[in-house]
Amino acid sequence: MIDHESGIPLYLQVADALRKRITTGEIAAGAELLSESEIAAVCGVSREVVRKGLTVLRSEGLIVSVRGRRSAVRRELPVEQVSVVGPARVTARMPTPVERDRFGMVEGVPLLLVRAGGGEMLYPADRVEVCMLSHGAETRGGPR
Amino acid sequence: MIDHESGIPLYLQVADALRKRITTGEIAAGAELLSESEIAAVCGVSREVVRKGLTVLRSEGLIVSVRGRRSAVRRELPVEQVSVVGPARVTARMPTPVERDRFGMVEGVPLLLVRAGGGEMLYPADRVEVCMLSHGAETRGGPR
DNA sequence: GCCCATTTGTCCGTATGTATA
DNA sequence: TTATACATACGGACAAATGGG
Repeated sequence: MIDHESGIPLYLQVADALRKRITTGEIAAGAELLSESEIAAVCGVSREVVRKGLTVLRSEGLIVSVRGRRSAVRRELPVEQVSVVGPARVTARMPTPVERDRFGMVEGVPLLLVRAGGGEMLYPADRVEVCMLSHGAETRGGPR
Repeated sequence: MIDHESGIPLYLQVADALRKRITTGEIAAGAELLSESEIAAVCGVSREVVRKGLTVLRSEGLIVSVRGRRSAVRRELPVEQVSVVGPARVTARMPTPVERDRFGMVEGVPLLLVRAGGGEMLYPADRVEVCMLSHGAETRGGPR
């Protein structure tokens, strides 16, 4: 499972192993992981190494951690459709701590920035999908 | 500067202090920070606390770190305009390590997902802006 | 090309605090 | 209240990459 001789950082090996089990669905959304100490014992590494691996997964938005509880696979939230009509530009960046707090976002979730009509709107990317419609557009011909 | 009695985690205080100096432009894009040891000495905390604070800023996409060099404020990249014609849905998430590698993305930069015309395209959010044009739209710039 | 000081990265250990159940 | 579990903080040690001389 964990190869101490491979030269690959142990915390990355821990993160990689867990990520695979999460993305394949072996560990379902909402399910709890083993405790940090248990993972450390199973993998034969220190708890700090496990914590560093979990930090990686948190920043990827794969798990959420709450003090006193085992870390759990992040649940998918219902996606709200936000429509914009006419010329608009959309990009994304990570939120500031203030923005994370304001929108109640967990770690590892980007912020969507929609600029249209002279204003700018911000949306948490795990709950919002931006639907861009050109004015009087028909449904035909996308890019590529 | 750093208050050991405030109850606010020291590494967050370090991150907050540096974030403010970065976002206000006091430390310009591309400029190097002090070394971790120097920051630790200045702030009166351990190097591990400083490293944890820098990890926060990295995951926010504010700084980039390279082994052997001091961490530096992330430079803004020229933004490529990707235009879409017809209805499109745009969202964002953090990239997997494989995707980060494929696109040459640094830490703390989200991935833009554009679904249009039955397909899905991926773009690094620090280099690409998705544009929806109203009339006579043309598609400039291609996928990578 | 090579050494050397600097600097960040990895890993371990210990201790303590604090939230959860 | 108690046990579990995650969070914070410090310390030391060594590895690996950078950049200058």
